[in-house]
Amino acid sequence: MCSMSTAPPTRGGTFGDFMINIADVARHAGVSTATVSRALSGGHHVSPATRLRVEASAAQLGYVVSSNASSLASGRMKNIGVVVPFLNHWFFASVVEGAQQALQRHGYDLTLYNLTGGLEARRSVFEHFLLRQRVDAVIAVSLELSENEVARLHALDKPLVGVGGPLAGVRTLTVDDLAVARLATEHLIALGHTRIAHIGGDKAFDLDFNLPTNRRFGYEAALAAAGIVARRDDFRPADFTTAGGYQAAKQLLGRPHERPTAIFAASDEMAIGSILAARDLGLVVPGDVSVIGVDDHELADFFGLSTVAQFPQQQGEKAVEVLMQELRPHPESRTGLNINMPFELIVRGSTARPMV
Amino acid sequence: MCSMSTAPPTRGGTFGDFMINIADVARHAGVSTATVSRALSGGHHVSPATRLRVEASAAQLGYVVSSNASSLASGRMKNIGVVVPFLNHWFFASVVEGAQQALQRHGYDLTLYNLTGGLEARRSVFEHFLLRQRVDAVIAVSLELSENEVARLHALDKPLVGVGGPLAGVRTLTVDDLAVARLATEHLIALGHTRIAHIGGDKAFDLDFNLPTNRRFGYEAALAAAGIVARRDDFRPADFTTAGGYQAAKQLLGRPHERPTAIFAASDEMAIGSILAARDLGLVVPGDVSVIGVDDHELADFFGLSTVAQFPQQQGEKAVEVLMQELRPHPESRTGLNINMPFELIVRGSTARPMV
DNA sequence: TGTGACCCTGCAAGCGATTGCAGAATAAAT
DNA sequence: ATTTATTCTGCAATCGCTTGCAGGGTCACA
Repeated sequence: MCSMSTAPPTRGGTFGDFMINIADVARHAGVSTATVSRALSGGHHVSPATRLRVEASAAQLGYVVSSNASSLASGRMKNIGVVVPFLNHWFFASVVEGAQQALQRHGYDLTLYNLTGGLEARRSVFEHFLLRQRVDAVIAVSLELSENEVARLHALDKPLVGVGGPLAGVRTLTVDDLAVARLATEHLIALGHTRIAHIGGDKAFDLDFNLPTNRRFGYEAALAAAGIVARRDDFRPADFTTAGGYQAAKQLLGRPHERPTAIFAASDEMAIGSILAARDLGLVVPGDVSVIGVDDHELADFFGLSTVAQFPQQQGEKAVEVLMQELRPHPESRTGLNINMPFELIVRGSTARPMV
Repeated sequence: MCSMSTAPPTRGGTFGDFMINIADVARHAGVSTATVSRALSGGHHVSPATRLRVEASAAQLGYVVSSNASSLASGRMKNIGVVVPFLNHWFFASVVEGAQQALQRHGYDLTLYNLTGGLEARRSVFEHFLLRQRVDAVIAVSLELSENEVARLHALDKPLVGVGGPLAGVRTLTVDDLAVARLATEHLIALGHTRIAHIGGDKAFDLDFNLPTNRRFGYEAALAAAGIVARRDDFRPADFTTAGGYQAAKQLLGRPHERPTAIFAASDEMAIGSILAARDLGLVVPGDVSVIGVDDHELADFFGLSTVAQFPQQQGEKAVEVLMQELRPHPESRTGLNINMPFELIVRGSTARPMV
């Protein structure tokens, strides 16, 4: 039933090592291992009858191809690496989840690399883990890669796609942050607001790429286009957390007569913080102040928060599709370097016309 | 510099396949591949001088062991599989993050399996992905496994540890949910509360294992021990979301004179929902009603929520430690089947003595 | 100087697949 | 019926590394 090799010194695995291998299946089906291999992978160049027989044998024996042996021989790993800065955050977790599901559909595994562990960990990922020939391609999520790191990845000569970018010389999926911010701001303007504050980040706060800056620019562009002069003190930098948004909003709304009638927060978490701050100040949302965010965070619905949704899960899926495209022997219609991802205004109850 | 094999038909990898292999290093260092292998893995049975030379060569050539070849030959994958029901949730993401970091320290990769994709996806994970000989061990996070699934995992003859359990016949890390609930409830009792409501789940709501039920029992046990009779209508089932907690609390607190003075919510998200519900009803926390949760969610601090913390990240790390223990050639001090994980009462501002 | 005991190192046989090449079998064409 | 084109299938080399075994050195002790 199992391997009946000429009993060489047994190695590998633990003692009760009864793993079915391709030779067992071949024997069982009465064909060569070559045929088994072909039958089980695509079935080309194998007669239907044989293929069926092999498949039956494999199923009966509960045989599953050893990915190591297969990879070693073929050079295909059926595995892709996903690198994220943190996992413990709604956005990243969603991207990974989306990628994971898409990969699973394609029969690929997902190996996760998490950079939370600090610089040392980061280095080891790029100088060691990713070079182990374990992945066919890499998805880098919201990562600012140093030149050195990009070089290393390119040296792998493996497809690489970024989510959130752009990343110099790397195919990247991005939402147009500038447009997102403009859309949110324009929504407020369309409602009649003219005194619109912004909670976000600027250069100094640029976490990944220029996301905060871009959103700020979008906000400013929308105001400018509407002929509204942005006041300097209607912008507050914050750290993209609920608490940060809360504090910033407290400041913005704390000045009774100087108060903006609307706040555009660069993330839903900050927007939620703003809503809570408004309440604590005795203000009504959207009566006294409208609030809009970005993300469509899971709590957005609960808080009735208007927002510009981006779809992280879908971004993960799309990244996988792009990679699958490139992994195919003859990449057909390669997409351009930068792929724009959709976003969408979702109006809930937190925005309304300003009171006159 | 690179492989100078007798130019057989080139296969595997893409064209520019300039991967340094062990033979290159051996040549460069003037030793055999066997010695390179030994020098690079532990360095036992190799003279210090040789080892240094080999290490230098490897570094100079930028050589990294091919994990496939290594795994195939040794039977060790240096990779472990982590199976989670969702990723898109604070708790799971934290466990995975903890595990990932610990694994990285041990030089292991983490392959993620996510069961979000429904039954079909779940089946394929257990009947295909995990059997590919790609992992040395499996960590199952908060999974209720069917007998069939446990059987399959055991058939792998690979270490398996669960996080959140218990899981029949599987070494599992668990927090004692009953004790957690009792601790939270006792805190309220110690403050002088006698009318303590509970938002959680019961049998019908049992998501994973009996977590909701156990927490409910803990609550009841604490009340009973204090000689307090639990009122039937002081318990509200909810779905462990903020919105669910909000609604449940609205009901509990909506009855002016029948109102409990404290709420123990089985999760921080529900506790936060409760706090928001209380505010919406014009009640002050903790003045009118104390609220305590479980988890120490990232927002707990922001809301000043008292809670019983569990440490998911630490749970992930611990799971890895346990596995590493078992993967060692001679498992030394095996831990028992069930390993209790720590939890801790964190008192913030949401709990106080009841008003008299 | 002889002689185990030990320590290093190399040889070569795997690990379990994939795949180019060529021969066998079958079908199509003349 | 013979040749040619087409499928199928098997042989055997290979992927890159690990490791049991044995040979060669070195060293200490007698």
